Amino acid sequence: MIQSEKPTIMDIARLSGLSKGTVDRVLHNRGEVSKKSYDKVMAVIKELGYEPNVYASLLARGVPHRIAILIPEHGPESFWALAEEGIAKAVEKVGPLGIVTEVYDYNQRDAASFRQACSRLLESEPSGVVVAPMFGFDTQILTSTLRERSIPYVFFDTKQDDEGYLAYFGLPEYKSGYLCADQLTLDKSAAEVLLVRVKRDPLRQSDPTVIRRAGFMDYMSEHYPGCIVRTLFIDPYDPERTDQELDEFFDAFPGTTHMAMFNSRIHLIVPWLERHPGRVTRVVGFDNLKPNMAALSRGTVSVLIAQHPDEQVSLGIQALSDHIVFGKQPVRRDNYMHMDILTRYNAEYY
Amino acid sequence: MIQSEKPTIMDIARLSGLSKGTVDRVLHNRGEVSKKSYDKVMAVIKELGYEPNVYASLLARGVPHRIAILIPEHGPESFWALAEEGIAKAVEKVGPLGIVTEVYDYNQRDAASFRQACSRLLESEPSGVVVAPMFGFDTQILTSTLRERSIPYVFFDTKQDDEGYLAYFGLPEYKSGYLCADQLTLDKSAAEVLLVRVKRDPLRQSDPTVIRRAGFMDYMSEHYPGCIVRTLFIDPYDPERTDQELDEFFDAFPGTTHMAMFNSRIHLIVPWLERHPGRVTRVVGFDNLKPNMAALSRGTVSVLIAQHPDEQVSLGIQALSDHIVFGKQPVRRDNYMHMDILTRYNAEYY
DNA sequence: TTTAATTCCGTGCACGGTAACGGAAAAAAA
DNA sequence: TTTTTTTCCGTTACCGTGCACGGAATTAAA
Repeated sequence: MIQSEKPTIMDIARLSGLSKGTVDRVLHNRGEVSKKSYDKVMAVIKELGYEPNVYASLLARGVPHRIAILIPEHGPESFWALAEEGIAKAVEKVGPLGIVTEVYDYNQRDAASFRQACSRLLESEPSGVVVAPMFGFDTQILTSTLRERSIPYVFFDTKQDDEGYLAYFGLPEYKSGYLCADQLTLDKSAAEVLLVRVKRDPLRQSDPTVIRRAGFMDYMSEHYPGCIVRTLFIDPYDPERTDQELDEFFDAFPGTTHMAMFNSRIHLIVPWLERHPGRVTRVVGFDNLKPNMAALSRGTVSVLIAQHPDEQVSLGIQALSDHIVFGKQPVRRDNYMHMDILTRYNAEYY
Repeated sequence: MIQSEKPTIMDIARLSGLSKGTVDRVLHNRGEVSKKSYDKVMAVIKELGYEPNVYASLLARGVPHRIAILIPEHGPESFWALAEEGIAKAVEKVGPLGIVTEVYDYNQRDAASFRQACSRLLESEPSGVVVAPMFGFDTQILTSTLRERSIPYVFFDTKQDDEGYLAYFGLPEYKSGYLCADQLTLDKSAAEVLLVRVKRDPLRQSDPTVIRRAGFMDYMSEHYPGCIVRTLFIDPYDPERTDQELDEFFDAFPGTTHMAMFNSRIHLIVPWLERHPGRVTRVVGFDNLKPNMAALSRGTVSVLIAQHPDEQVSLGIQALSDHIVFGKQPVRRDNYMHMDILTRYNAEYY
């Protein structure tokens, strides 16, 4: 045996006076076992501290475990693309364990397509599921089905109020806003601040940045009550319009020296910033998308706060895999991940 | 089989007109095979793209792989204690793969004890080794032996000039000093800076902070050429003396407002700092030791740059394990890890 | 050419679990 | 009580490799 003296199912069988077939049935509780035998076996298992041999199990099982992942469709340079990198990373880790992943994607602005993805996912009967819940209500339908079939699932990015998830991996949203404000005002000279926000599709059910904004505003009123904070909305699909609106804004409020955005789209305003060098002294954004990182290394953006969606999914998949393969329960259910402060001097190592 | 249609040694045996016993001998080239058969088998292996089934292999092998780790003895709240946490973390990951770890420790200031640890390690005939090279020369003796026996080894923390290591995990030292200076001067008000250094045992062969200091100084002369940087040496084992020297220093140079240390011992000067609140406006140190983190959350320390020795060992062990168990080559040989900027607002998530 | 020594190779069991199969035992129906 | 059904359990054939053992084939020695 792998570890010198680990008990095997044969040991359990012997000690409980039954056969290994019965022990196996108990271990996978697939019925056809009398209560008496069940209890007996369980007692012996506990007494011996039995742990199954993963190798033998996987070898005998033959068919790989499938983990299904539910994320929105997306372009190549987006938050979700980062997440996809995390999937690849995780696959490398758990692939050798005989685990395969399948991505189900849906249109971010279309609840129907989300539902469709859900039903495709359920049909495939995966061993586990990773979800970034976008549509709250429909997600609950999904998860309740998963619970019925006792398929474990983990959330990342956004958490759902739900009693059945195996684990959650995400950012402490409020704190991230707080941190953002701290980083923005580090040079102690902030008097007029501009927050740039993105016009949202009214259909979308949740805006993950709302709590983040609250944290930001709280920091500001605690530390810089005199500072003026203004907001400008831009259309992510219309760069020219964006430029124009920024021009108008800065005509109206030329004293603005600090800017922040709460989502991953800071790169949208980078062109304007670089056409008006020195106009803004400090810029803080979120997420290490490539264009953001480029702007950071050029000095256009002062700080990026990275939430590493890649790590979130990756850890999610690994937690799921550990649960499925080794029967491990995650150490923590809610995992608030670190927020990394990226500057031009440490960014290249992320 | 795990992946549906992978060839097995039986397939190879059949196609080469030999038996699995012979194929096995070829695979582990332990002789007793005619050249003709050997070539035939190799050809078939290549043709089919055969990859051994690790599960079956490990299962049949029976005896666990041992990874030996070589680090200095240490107290509970130290850099190396963090590393030890990383070992524990890694064990959790690779333990289920039938891998056990063994720590060999030695006296940090005694090359003889290092050599002794090395020979104990070699006697145990591990499948792989993780080293933080302290004594350059003696480390080379160790690694050359390991190469002879073709035992893979990885470095962490410090790298050795050596052609045989499997991987290295550590910090970009120069950049970390650069970053340190940047973080220290973020408030743009640094005019007189104090660097606190620890008196070193002259026996020690390497000072890992020397490159870090170079990065720091370069940043300062590039960005704040007018800023005065002074150095004070303290004795880590004599806190009263330390206090006194700090007192004297600040009597002599009362204009000093910024302080930094390049090793993990910033906690040594925290008591003094807290007895003189407001005296110093910005303090930067390294490493997330508990006392450092506590000082950070109290605001005594402004920024900690975390190099996460725990992650370094952990990744090292995992890379080794992947190599031993799955025959994987690491993606990168030299892995420069991220330097995390910890402030009181994001520290609790590390 | 016979015998002894080598070299080479096939067979078979073990590793720890999985799951299909079929039959014994117990419970329900007749 | 006999028959049928249901519940429960043991047996067995794998999964893909590792390795010991013994025998066949080849070569060297007699």
